[in-house]
Amino acid sequence: MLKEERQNFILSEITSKNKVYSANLSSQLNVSEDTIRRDLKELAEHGYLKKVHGGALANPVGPRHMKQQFISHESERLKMIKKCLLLIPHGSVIIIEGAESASVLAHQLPSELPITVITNSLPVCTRLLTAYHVDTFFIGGKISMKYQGSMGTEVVQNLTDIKADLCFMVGSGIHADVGITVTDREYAITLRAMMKASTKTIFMCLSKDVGQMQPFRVAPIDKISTLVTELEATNDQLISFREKGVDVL
Amino acid sequence: MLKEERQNFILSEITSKNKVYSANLSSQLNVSEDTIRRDLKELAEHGYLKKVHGGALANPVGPRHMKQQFISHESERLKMIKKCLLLIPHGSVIIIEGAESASVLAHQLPSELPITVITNSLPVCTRLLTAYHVDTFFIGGKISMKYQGSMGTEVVQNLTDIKADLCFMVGSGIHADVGITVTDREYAITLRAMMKASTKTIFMCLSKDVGQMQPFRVAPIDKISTLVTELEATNDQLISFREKGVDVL
DNA sequence: AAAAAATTTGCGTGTTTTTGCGTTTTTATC
DNA sequence: GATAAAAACGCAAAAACACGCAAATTTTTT
Repeated sequence: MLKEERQNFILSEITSKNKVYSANLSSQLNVSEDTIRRDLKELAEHGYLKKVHGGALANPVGPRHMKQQFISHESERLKMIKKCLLLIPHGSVIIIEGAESASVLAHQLPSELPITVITNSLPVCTRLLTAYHVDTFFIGGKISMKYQGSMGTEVVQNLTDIKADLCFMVGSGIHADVGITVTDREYAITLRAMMKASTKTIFMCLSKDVGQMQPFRVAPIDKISTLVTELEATNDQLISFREKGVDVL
Repeated sequence: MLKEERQNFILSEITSKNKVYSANLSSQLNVSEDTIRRDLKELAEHGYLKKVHGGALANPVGPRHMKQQFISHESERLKMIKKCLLLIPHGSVIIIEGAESASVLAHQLPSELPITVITNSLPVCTRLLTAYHVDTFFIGGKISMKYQGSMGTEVVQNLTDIKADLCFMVGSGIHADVGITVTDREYAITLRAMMKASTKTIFMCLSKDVGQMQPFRVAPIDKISTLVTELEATNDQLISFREKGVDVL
């Protein structure tokens, strides 16, 4: 039996019974408990279930509220996000923006780190519902289906009363000369307001999007404090950003 | 039985009965009282309940995050909600509040009915993400784990700029003399602001909660336009409300 | 098709978590 | 203050877990 088959079986058990025991799975699937534990660990890291002593439980904020969507480039994103986590000081106030990577980031926040998270992203907010060490604020406004979060003038308005330490942004377009660009005017305006509302901006971007340009500009490159990708900081692709004075991680 | 499961059971007991006895739990769950005590201690440390001599009490404030995954009384809720759907005019602006019933309501909204929904509930908002005929606004503010939505002063503030046609509220306490009551002060304030922001208020309530009283009052009974339960409107349990001039459906 | 590389798996070892029990201390009630 | 119930404490056994390593398996390359 293939690893993926096995994990699918576990997931189906979880959805139907809401819980699984490592010992049961081990005998049902004819593999050692170690293997089961490793499976559960893996599935838990991706947010498909909650691992507990002795087995696993259905994720309280899982499919019921948020349809579990496939996250592309998951391993690259994870690599990128691990670097971001180190940038968050104890007790800080951070803005988290975006859907896919952002919700992974929210999920990976270390559980001993008390912080305040401000977000306009529904996936992020939902993920943080069970994080009792995090104070979560949602920035109200018109909900955009595309971005799965609030967007537009109300958001910009509400942001004027906020001053955060860090702003984590996920983008599909960053270029050393042009700066940060996105596909949507309203989105650009919202992001700009977020940058303004925080002391530092950390821009996350998968290497496939580095060097890309989109029609609407959010900000020039010098407004970014740090650029984080899944690549090594020394990678050739990132030299031009480093030269512009951006911290590259 | 997993430790986590056990604690979830305790939490559900606490939410429904407002108190638990260690001795009872011990026999119900077939574990020693020591284990129960340790569970209660742990849950109390996270603020889910208040430990007292002999057992534990519900914590009026504090997280008490919704670990329960199942929507209880699903068929009754559906019955109640079907009646509510008929009250929504084409093109209207409605406020939807609450977690369990509210998200079911959001899900059941007929797909040919273009409306604007204003909500502070994450489950509602997430459900509406895929509803193309609905304009969704989320009222920003501090996110409460317990209610799975925003709550508090920011919400009240943001509501002052809003005027909706209908407000759908789901409550656990309605009494013909006392009015609408809830278990939490902040929740009460938020609900009051919502009522104020809309022309009519429709109160949804399962029959098990009719006649119940909670510590914090939201509004007297005459502020309610319509009361909807899963019962027939002619049911004896509802006479007193009808006499007070409330539309009962 | 064979070889090499990478991944996955099972097992031994030591560690941590969980649980129940006896003992002592604290608490509520009369 | 006496008394009984409940709680706290320490301890020990069992179960679950983490880690490293080598064997087995799968995937990729030649």
